[in-house]
Amino acid sequence: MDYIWVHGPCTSEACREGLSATRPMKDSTIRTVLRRLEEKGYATHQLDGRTFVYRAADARQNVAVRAVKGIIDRFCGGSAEQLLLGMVDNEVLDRAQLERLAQKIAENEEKHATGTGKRFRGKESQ
Amino acid sequence: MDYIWVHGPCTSEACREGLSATRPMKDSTIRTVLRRLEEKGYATHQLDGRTFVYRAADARQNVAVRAVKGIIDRFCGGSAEQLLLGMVDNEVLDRAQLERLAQKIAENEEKHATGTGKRFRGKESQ
DNA sequence: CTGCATGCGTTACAACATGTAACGTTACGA
DNA sequence: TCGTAACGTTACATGTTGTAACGCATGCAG
Repeated sequence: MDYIWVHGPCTSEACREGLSATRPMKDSTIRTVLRRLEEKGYATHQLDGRTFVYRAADARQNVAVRAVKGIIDRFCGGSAEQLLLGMVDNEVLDRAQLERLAQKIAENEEKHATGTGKRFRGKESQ
Repeated sequence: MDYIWVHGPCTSEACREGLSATRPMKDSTIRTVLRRLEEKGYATHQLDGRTFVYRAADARQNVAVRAVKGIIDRFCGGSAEQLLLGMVDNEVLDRAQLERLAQKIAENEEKHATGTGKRFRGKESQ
C-alpha cells in the first residue's frame, strides 16, 4: 500500500511491476487501490500525457504523526507526555533516545532561530 | 466504547445506564459490544453471582502505546525517534515537554534502580 | 481507415468490521 | 409457578478492504 512512499511518484503500471514479485495483481486492482488512496487524501495524481502519475500527498512521517495525534487524543486525554511516559515504561523508548532527541531539537532550534519553528523541516516525501 | 476505562469495572446494565444520556442503547446492543471487545482482548469479564462484570484487559495507556508502536513500525521504519522528531516538527510535542519528560524519567530510574526498569509502573487501569 | 494496445472509468463481489437490535433460554425469587 | 433479570444466538445494514472483470477512449502500426 505504501509503495509510493518508498518508490516515489509512479504510475499504476510501475506500481504493479514493482509489487509483482511479492503481490501479483491485476492492473485494475492497483488502480482501484490508488484511486481509493486518493479519495482518502493520502495521494494525489496528475496527468503526464494520458497516464496518471500518483504521488504521496504528504510525507510518511507526517501521516504517522497525525495518526499518533489521534491516539493521544483518544487514549491519553490529549496529553502527549502521558503517552511518552507509557512508551518509556513499555520500553518503546528509552531515556537515552529522549536525551539524544532533546539534543537534536535544541540544535534545530538554534539553526532556525529566525523562523517560527513551526514548519516541517525534514526531507519531504520522495 | 471506552466507557470502562473511565468508569472502571462494570456490568452491561451499568454501562447502558451510564451511556443512556448520550447514547441510548438496548441492553443487547451493549452486551454485544462488550462481548466483541472481549473477543478482541480489550476486556475480560468475570462472574459475580450470575452477572458479568467486565473490566479493561489492559491500562488505557498501554493500549495507546501498542497502537503507537504499530505506527512506528509501519511508518517510521521502527524508529521511535523519527516519530518524535516529526511530532516536534508538527507541534504535537515541544522541547519543554521533552525535557520535563527526560527529567521525570531520570527520577523514576533512580527510584527504581533496583528493578529491571522494564515493568509498567504507572497506575493500572481503573 | 482500421484494429490493437494502453490506460482510465465503472461496477461488482467477497470478507470482515461495526453499530444496533430482536428473540430465545435459563434460573432466581416472590 | 411465573415474571423478570441476565446471558446466548442470530440478524441485518453500512462501511472498509482486497481483488478483479468489463467497457470506453485514443493513439499508433498497417
